[in-house]
Amino acid sequence: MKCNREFYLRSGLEVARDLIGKKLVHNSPEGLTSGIIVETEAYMGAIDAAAHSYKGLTERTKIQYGLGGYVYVYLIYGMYVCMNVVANIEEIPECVLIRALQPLDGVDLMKIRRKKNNLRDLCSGPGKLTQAMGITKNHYGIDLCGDEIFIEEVENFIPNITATKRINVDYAGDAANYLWRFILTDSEFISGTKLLNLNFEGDK
DNA sequence: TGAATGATCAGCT
DNA sequence: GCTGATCATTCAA
Repeated sequence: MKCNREFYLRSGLEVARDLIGKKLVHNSPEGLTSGIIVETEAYMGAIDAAAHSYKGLTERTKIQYGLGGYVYVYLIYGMYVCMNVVANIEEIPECVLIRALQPLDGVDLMKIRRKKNNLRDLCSGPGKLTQAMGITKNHYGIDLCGDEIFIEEVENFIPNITATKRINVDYAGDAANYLWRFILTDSEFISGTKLLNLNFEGDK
């Protein structure tokens, strides 16, 4: 079941939490890729010093001021693309950053796009997953209720969710301490793969 | 730990 | 319109 418009027309925090355990799908010309969302962060507009929309509407953030259920993508550090899901109703600029996926369909295509072979190196970070999924700035404003990029429920899967502090938002003062990052509890596919690999090797 | 790398935005003229 | 600082990251070393 594809998530409908109503799913997105709620608080960014609710959407961020409920996206964990859902399946993100990109039906691209090169092939279909998908993955289970295992890490998200909520960005809450006017009350959130870490949010791009904190300072108001700009050319870049204007999609956040429309209806929920659209894609907000932006270039970060001049070289990587991050994908967000716009949440809530018009005039409330909240969104959810997708930070990591557990690869599902199209793994071979992901390996080619990423030039990596380890399953954990494909989607374990916001810049990595957009590369693996073939998502670019050109997808800015795409409707998630359409057929190219969408999110759907996974049958019979009730995820265990943990809330933590967001990553790399130290500039945001108090907002840096809010528990607005959500992960699939104990998932091996969240960002910060290096640490996980060390633990994995150590366990052997 | 630091380099890569370019759009975005505030603060000017 | 121009300029400089900034940045929701990744990778190699």
